[in-house]
Amino acid sequence: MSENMGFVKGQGTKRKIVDASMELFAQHGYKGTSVRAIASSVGIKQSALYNHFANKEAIFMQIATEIFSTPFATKSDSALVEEQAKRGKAFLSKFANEIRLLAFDKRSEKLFRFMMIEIMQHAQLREQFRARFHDDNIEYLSTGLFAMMRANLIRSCDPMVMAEAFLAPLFYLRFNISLQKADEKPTANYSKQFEKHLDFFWDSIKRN
Amino acid sequence: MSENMGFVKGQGTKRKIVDASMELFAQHGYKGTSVRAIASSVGIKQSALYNHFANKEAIFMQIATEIFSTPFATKSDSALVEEQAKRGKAFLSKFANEIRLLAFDKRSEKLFRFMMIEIMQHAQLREQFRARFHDDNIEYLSTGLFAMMRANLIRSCDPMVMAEAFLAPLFYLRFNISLQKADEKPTANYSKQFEKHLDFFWDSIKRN
DNA sequence: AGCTTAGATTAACAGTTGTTCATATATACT
DNA sequence: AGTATATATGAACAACTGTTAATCTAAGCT
Repeated sequence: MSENMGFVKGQGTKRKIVDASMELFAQHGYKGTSVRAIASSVGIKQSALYNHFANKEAIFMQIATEIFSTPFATKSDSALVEEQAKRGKAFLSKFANEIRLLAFDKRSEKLFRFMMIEIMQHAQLREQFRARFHDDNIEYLSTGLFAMMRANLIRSCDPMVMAEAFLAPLFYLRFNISLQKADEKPTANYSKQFEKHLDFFWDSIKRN
Repeated sequence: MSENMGFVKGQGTKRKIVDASMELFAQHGYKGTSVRAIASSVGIKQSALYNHFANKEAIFMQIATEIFSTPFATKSDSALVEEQAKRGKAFLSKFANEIRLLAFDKRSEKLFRFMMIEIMQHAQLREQFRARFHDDNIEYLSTGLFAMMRANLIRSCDPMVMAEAFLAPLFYLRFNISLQKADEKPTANYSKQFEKHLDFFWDSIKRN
């Protein structure tokens, strides 16, 4: 009588449905993907889907919650953030690197595409984006940057503005990488741009 | 026998179709908008649409080309750009202001939403985004920034990296404004953020 | 062995989709 | 007045949509 979380029975069909849907939604969007297409991608008939999900939208919801379950920034208490921020550039480097890794991770890339396609049409996706991506990251970064100011590592300035100036190019880079991948164009060069951004940004704020 | 551009006959039904489609596409996406919905929004029956457009996709194409027909950055010969760039911060201010105005322009906002929804699914939209938005703006900005470096107004650095660091937050701001508007949330505060970004960026690069 | 149950199938449903066609109307040109 | 042209309509189409119901299958438990 153990909690099965819905993912232990049979051959993990539920997991397969989510994966297949993610792939298809990221390629053709929610409206552009039929339940028949999902079913045939899994290798079952459409009606069998309804043993695992109440309806098509329930699959959407499942994926929508997964998008932000992998935190973009590792949430940690502000005391720890301030400690790490003392290392200056390395703190920012670690952050940029995490986003870079996500940009080149296959699963994360699919989720990002899915989000980009659907975010304008689903209020709860927008809410999650604001809370989990924007707000959390801006808070994390501005806390760190503020600590650096107090330690006199960087010049004094509104930490929120600074945080956005650091975050936005990372987001823009990730967006462009997704565009490139959608056309199966090479993305190798983008990896360097993360470093270039970091170097430029650090030169922009460091005390000299 | 004058060129009518397809927009003079009758009561301008073709124009109405494009406007209605733009509105609906920006709200529900291409797949989520039926030709019946477009027709009823215009005030005609579905079959009448086919007197003006070969099919639904032709409407899409019409709108897709309109997105980038309003140039984000005023294209001008590089000699003129260099002249204007001598004014330093004012050059960047003018650019940021143009994007700010577009972000708060109703029609432009619809086009932006439409683009965001569909860009991942349409190669020609991605191509136009890269060419008309990214490349053109980066070239414009980096040309100006390079001129500023030679005039010793700003510190020396890779102009492309600098240009991206200036452009990305503007794009990110515009994206967030669109998200806010989709939820009918206030966007007044965002106007100041354009200025804050400009001030921070100028402090980051100016010679002191 | 018998019972329960998760998960698959086949078939069908009612509604919507983009598109076509034959037809009507009204305007503009000769 | 008569003809051509542009634009509207109503009806129909085949294909596809999400969802449901009845039925079968195979594994797990007692």
